Amino acid sequence: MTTKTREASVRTEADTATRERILLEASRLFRHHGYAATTLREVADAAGIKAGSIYYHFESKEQILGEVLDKGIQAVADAVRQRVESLPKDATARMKVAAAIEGHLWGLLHHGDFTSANIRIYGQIPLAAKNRHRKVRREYADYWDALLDEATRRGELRRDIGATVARLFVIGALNWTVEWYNPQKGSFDDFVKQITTIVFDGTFVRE
Amino acid sequence: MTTKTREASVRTEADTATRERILLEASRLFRHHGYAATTLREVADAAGIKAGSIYYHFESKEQILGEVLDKGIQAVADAVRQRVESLPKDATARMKVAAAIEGHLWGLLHHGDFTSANIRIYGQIPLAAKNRHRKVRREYADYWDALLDEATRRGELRRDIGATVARLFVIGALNWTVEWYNPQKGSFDDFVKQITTIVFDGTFVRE
DNA sequence: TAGCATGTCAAACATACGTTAGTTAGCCTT
DNA sequence: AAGGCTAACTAACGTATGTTTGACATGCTA
Repeated sequence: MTTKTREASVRTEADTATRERILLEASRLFRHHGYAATTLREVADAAGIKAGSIYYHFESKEQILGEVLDKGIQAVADAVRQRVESLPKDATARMKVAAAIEGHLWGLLHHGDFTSANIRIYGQIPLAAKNRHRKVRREYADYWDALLDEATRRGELRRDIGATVARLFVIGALNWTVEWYNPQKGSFDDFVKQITTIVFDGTFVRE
Repeated sequence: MTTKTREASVRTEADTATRERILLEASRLFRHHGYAATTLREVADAAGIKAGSIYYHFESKEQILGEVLDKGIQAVADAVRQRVESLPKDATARMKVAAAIEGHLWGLLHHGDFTSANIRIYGQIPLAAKNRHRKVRREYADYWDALLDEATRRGELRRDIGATVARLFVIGALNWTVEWYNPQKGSFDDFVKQITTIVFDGTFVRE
């Protein structure tokens, strides 16, 4: 099992530029056509090179998939952590969750191809790729769990719904916004405000 | 453009049985591996026949896809309409939406392979298949729009969130439950109750 | 200026795919 | 008993895919 491409030690500008280009176009194609339906010739075409040249930058199609998946999670996780950590220490759980929602949506929608590809194709990729990626997902889920557990302990979360159901439902709902959010219809800030309201207080007027 | 399989006029028991079997296994494989990654040889294997025999029942792989997609929507739409229509005429909008949520979740989770396949792969299928399927989707979306419009007119829906955002967010959230709902952890009725509470009143205690 | 690493290319390989064609075993009707 | 329909089979076809190989420019280094 030897590395067939050159060592990852030195990386020139042209190298990384093309590499990033491949990842970008691959994520876009994975998102819209799925992993299996996307051919390396299509990726190469979109990146302005020939199919064989991809193998100078990556070992296999699956390695590209792996990096695309990781980037998708990372973009979101970074944005969330950054916003939550910049909050004052005595912030309420509600404030923390609000910051997390804003960060999640921001990361999600500003790296649409990577995040949407991740969400859409994760359930369909080869098992090997899934196993490799599972850990990154688990860590992000744990972060939210901790956030919601704190809310529960402080009595801010409703007690008639389970914390797990709440987390899965809310994150699922947030994730899916990348499939329909249209930045041309209203500002991002306004969008976040509406979503946050729904998550916290629901869609109906209190009876 | 002639029909290559036999006319759809007479259909024996063995015929329809195998046909249904093919659709069932195809939906399961589409759900878990995607449309492009699923081969007709896999579908045939799972259905207990040989690949070539599929062409006695279907004209092409894409026709199978079309029927799988339609079944996914139909299962949900039927359940929703049935529950909403069996409500008394003076039902509040909240009662109607609650019935719709229950129906949506029921149809979704009781035909998991068809509905999940639909949700997961719709964004990735060939354009021709997408165009053919679009109408069925639109009709179901219109049904929800009407329901939520009524809620808005009656003043039951919060006025600080848009009706379109509410519909897209809620339906997206409901749809995604099929990816994580575990019937072994609590009853379906209990699950529906929690989800409905979140949708109506949110996840946090009112300040 | 000679030599070497870099990034890309064209061409080929083996494999796997959707689909087609021709055949056949069992059953119902006559 | 014969004929025809049904539902499956086997075998093949053409095409497309991921990947490999060896050659070729370009620019940096000695």
